[in-house]
Amino acid sequence: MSDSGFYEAVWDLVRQVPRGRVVTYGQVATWLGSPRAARAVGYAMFNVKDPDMPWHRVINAKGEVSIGGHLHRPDLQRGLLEAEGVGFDASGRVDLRRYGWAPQDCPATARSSVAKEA
DNA sequence: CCGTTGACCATAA
DNA sequence: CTTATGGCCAACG
Repeated sequence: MSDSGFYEAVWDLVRQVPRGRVVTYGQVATWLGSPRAARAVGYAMFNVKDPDMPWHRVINAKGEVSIGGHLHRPDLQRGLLEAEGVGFDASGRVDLRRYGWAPQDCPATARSSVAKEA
């Protein structure tokens, strides 16, 4: 493993995302050590080969499905998320405050948020 | 080593 | 709200 490193790291993190939870590309990139490598994260999702890869739990910073016009359909991703209990906004957006998940063993996860959501 | 690409992010107008 | 621009990162030929 760790062939390309980054890819494996992304996939590994995505695999750790619990059901009914979502993460943004930027967050994943941040946990990997590069808060600006969100694009590389998306690239990893595109090159993913694992059938068990919950890529549908990875969305953009706006809490929306990014795909839009690719192999997979945003409709599919949304369906998968809804099936996991993730609620979508009328505009097709997700509440990152509620469904946004973060790894427990990550140093960069230390953000003074949380503990203040209704 | 350089150029291209990509499921991004943030800011400005 | 949409559109445009810049940046930043990583993999591939």
